[in-house]
Amino acid sequence: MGEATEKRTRNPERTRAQILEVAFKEVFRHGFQGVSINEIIAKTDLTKGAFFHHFETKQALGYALADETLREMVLARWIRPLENYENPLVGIPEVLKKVIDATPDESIPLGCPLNNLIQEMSSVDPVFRDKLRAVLELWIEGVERQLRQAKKSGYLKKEVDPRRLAEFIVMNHEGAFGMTKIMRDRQVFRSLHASLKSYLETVMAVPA
Amino acid sequence: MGEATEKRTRNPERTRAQILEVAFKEVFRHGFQGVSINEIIAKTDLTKGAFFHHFETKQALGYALADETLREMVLARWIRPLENYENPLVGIPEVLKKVIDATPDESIPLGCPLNNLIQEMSSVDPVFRDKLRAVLELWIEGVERQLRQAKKSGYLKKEVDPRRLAEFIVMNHEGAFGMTKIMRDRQVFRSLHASLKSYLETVMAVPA
DNA sequence: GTAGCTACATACCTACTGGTATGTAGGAAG
DNA sequence: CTTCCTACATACCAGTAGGTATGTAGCTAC
Repeated sequence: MGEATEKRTRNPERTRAQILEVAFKEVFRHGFQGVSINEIIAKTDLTKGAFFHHFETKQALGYALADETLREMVLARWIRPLENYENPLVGIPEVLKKVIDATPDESIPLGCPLNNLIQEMSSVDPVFRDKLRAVLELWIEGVERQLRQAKKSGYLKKEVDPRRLAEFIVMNHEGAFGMTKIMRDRQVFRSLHASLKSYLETVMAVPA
Repeated sequence: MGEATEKRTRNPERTRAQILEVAFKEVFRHGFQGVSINEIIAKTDLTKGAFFHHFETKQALGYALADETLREMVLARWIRPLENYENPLVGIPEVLKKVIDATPDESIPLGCPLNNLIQEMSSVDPVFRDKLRAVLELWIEGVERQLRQAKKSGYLKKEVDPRRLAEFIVMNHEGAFGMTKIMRDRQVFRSLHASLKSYLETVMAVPA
């Protein structure tokens, strides 16, 4: 992708970020075990030397993807948008819908990057699993915090356990992506979204 | 695993079945892309010649696992047990609970074989994806049939769409396994099970 | 200017992968 | 008893994987 053999200026952080970005896309498409370092660097203007300068092993790349890329994605796509809603029980399905609508057609069959890696790697590499779990935990706790707040504000029924509901909601997100991935049909997504929404309505506090 | 070099008696179907059985376990542990044919045959008393006699390629093995092993598992674990219940809305969470309780501790972090393969392979190999989708469709349709019956029998609210609910239920099953897989905690399973159960109660018809 | 560390590029290596070529024993058919 | 196809076993191979050894240009400190 470099225009010519220009005088190569240095920028290690940018280089590392570029590797991570390309690697993320490739892993998203082929899975972690299915992608090769050669493929990744081929989609870069870098070489193997650069790769192994920034990442000790292939595993280390995967760990960085979890610790940095996926963590940031969860915050940007799910946690922070939720904070704009007064009532998270309204916000949750709405954010989900927005993410669905913002997902381009060609990404639908790719599923959710986090879920993909969880299903593929968590039984293969325990370190990888712990890092992915930390990301998932971040997500769950973010939702849980909102639900606690909702309870205080009187939007959520008092008998509902926020942690349990948060787990259920996140699981529904992952499950919806996983299901849509194989069915290759946006309609399935909408169907599952509608089901989740109707469920959330049953746990909303009835106004006195 | 052969006792000695006994006079090797022939049994092609048995040989094929043995390969599929071992392969299933290995794929369950390491993923499809993560498992090697060498590993599979090493856990057998067979050789590479036997493997490639029964399966043209590694892909063909994967396809057979979907078409035969996974298909049969869905029927045996989810569809057929459901038929023993008068009311599927009662049967579904009960069957799920039984499967959970019957799952040994060491299998918990391995997740659901079908879901694992779906997330790993459906964006990698379109043929594999179609075969896995067929299995999932079998599951969904099995649940849907029961729900239609339940509607006729007056167990299910009339305004509920059986197909949509079936998709939601199956997605919840896969999601629950996927979530428990990474959290490594049976309690998460029970939590998700309880949430599903409470949801199903909201769609049950109120007795007149 | 230059010493020296960092950020890469190039070439190379070993292990292992899926797959093949070929040989041979089992067993039903004639 | 032989024929012949099937069901394997054995040996081998080319490609590619992750990883390394080594060289060198950019940049900072002095």
